[in-house]
Amino acid sequence: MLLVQHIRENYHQVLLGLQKRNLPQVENTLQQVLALDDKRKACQTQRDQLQAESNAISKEIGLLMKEGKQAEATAIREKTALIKGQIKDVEDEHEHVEQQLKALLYTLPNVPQEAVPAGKSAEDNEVVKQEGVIPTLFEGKLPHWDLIKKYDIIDFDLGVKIAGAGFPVYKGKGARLQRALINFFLDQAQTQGYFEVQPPILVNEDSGYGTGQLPDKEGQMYFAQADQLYLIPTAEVPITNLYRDVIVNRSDLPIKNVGYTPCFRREAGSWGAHVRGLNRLHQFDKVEIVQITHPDASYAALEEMSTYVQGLLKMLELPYRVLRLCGGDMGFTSAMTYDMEVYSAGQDRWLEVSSVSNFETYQANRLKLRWKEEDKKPQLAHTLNGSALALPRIVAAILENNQTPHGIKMPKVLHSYLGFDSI
RNA sequence: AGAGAGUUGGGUGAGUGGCUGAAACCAACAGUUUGCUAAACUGUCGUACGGGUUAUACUGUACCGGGGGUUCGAAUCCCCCACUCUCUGCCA
Repeated sequence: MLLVQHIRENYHQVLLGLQKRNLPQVENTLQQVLALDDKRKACQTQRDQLQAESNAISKEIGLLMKEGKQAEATAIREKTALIKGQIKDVEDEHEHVEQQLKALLYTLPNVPQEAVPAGKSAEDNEVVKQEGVIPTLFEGKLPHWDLIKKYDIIDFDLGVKIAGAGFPVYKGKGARLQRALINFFLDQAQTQGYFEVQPPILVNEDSGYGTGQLPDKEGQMYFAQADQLYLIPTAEVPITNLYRDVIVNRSDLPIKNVGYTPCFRREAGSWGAHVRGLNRLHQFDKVEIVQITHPDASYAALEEMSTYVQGLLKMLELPYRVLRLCGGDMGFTSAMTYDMEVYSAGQDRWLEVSSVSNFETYQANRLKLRWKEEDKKPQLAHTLNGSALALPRIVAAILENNQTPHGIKMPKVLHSYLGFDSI
């Protein structure tokens, strides 16, 4: 959520930034926000004055009672009825205005950072970099959905029987590849100073609001009705929420966490011809890195995270490219996002395997996540996160790119984790 | 799941209707003393939103798990909810 104060003080920057997201009504909304905030302040000033008056009278009554001056106390008491009525009116108004303001602020996405290109869709994303060699495969190469059947390592039909479409069953070497990748990713993060956590994969409503999944993406999450808990769409939710309502010391920054969790997404209405096999699932595994930084350090951290993720892709010997997302394609809460895509040679297309974002203070404002230096006032921290990495499309690319007519070779870094070197 | 007891500031913990934003102790921070460390002593030591100021100072209101109620006045009384602990039951 954007800070009203920030909108006020940086009006033009905020306006221009938000316009990169193609929001036609945004100027109107910003004006309304400022107007409502003025109204809010006016109400509060009025309410505070009335309340102060009321408090003074109550105090006086107390003193009079103590001195045994019952009659005088009773006389003053009558004055309070009027003030009470006034307070109630102003308070109702105040609350109403605050709610309107909050509702409006929830509709405003984060302001894209300067370097973010304007644009409407994925077409307008900027290719920052491309690395690795796109393999030329033999005649008769297969997409991964055929490979997994051929080698019997992932079974979608069994998943349908147990749960439904989009819930694959990994078997034998397929299951071990999952486990190997998770361990490999966690071990690598550890070497870069990330602290490993294993969070709950069901979260409450407050957590959903904290990182911005609610109220925006309500329909994208599975919900356990009886206990009012959401299944997490990403480990970002529980891990970042560990720091909800926390004031950390400046010296504790940056905080770097890593965690593996399964992720659950309803993906309502997003199924089509190009999402076969592992390309889009309801349940998948992901290792997520999260950083909490000082505001001055967040863009350096974003680069560091991007470099780290690229390092993983290099070790896995996968050709990849890095995109800087345009305003129109970027997530609601992000100020800048890099997407990493690997080339999957069986389908001949790029697949998004990681998204690394800086949220600046947008999440921190909702989370009330702040840092403090010495005797100074607490200030909002910056939060960042990134997939490092999401498994299914990595698996798809490994299978497709390394296939031979006689088997599939596994990347060298995984051999010790797998206990085998090909499928 | 049933019964009972709880939830107060960074921590321990006092406080049963007004002078309590909240005792005391601990921790933390600053200073004095000290050859160094330690100890002792002194002081500071919550958050949010307003007003005010170039910025401080100063100042108003709210906050004692969350929400509602009673009252001129609530940490304190009443109701609802959440969570924690103990016992019983169940269980990987």
